[in-house]
Amino acid sequence: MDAKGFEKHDHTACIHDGVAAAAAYCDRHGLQFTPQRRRVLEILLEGHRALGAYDILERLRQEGLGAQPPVAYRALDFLTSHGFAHKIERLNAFIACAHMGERHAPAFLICRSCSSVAEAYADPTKGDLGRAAREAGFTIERAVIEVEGLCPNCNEGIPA
Amino acid sequence: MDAKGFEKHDHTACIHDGVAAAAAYCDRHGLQFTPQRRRVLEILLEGHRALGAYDILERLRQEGLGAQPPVAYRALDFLTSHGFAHKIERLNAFIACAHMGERHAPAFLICRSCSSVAEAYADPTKGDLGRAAREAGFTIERAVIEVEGLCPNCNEGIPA
DNA sequence: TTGATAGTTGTAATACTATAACATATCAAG
DNA sequence: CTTGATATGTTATAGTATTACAACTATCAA
Repeated sequence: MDAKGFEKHDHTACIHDGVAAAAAYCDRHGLQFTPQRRRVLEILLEGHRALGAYDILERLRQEGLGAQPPVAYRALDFLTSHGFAHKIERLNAFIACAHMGERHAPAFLICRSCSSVAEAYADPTKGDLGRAAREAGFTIERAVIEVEGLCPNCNEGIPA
Repeated sequence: MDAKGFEKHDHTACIHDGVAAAAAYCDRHGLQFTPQRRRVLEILLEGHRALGAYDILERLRQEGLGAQPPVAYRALDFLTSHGFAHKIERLNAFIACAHMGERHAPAFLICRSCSSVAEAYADPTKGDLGRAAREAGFTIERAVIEVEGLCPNCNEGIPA
């Protein structure tokens, strides 16, 4: 399993590919990938970290793309509901999807030191959690899985 | 694994035992289990569901135990920091701990239909997530694991 | 081309969640 | 009984999110 976000990588490609994948998906599904929505996705893709809705709104404001909270929240709703971005509940903040297009049940690794966030994959229906849910007769529809700790870059010298 | 919260049970005992366990713990550790704190825990223990800080504040207000937000937040901080209650990030709400006193990494099963919440256990260092974290070199310190879906009571007739 | 419809954007107002800061009171230990 | 730590009361404010409604744009069928 690859937890994208901490390793060095070609981040320009990261942005470009992310936008392209979203654009292609919208095209295929008759969704409107409007300038506002595209721009919000680009802003989120700039870093592997979560941004608050008001951080994004501030950027949009500077660029003349919107001034009121609903502008940011609507774009974020669109992006999250189609899987182009995710909300990090722990942070009340949003992050671009790192596995655009793939079906996935995301899990997030949040560094408490540098605030970077990596997206991993964890099937909630497996393991202890899945077993507990089955035993309880609970049907899982959605999972929020967010762990906090230290990323490899902030971890140096501290043995596991 | 027992996911407390959905099954029928002696709920009076639930409240009594919860308060007693917290009181005993505070006693052993020199913590002040003040009337406010006790009352907030009792309110949370009334149901296996999450309450917002302002719901709790409203109750305190009615009972003359406090009127301003910090009153509720302070009590909740106390309860959560000692493991007597947990915050459900997905709901921005709080719930009494269902496994008082036991060391645990809680996971929550949230019913989207009736809003009841069961507390289960899931070790985040195991399974896919633990493997992803290890491979990434990430040190897990804390986990937010909250699944949403349908509880057994809201699930009837719908096969798994 | 027109008109109907669904979807998108602009904006004001408001609701909900949470914390900072500081004064006062109470508790626990020497 | 004094001291230092902890807890409470209160005002103000910061941060997060939604409602409501008006105006605009895209799409598509007639």
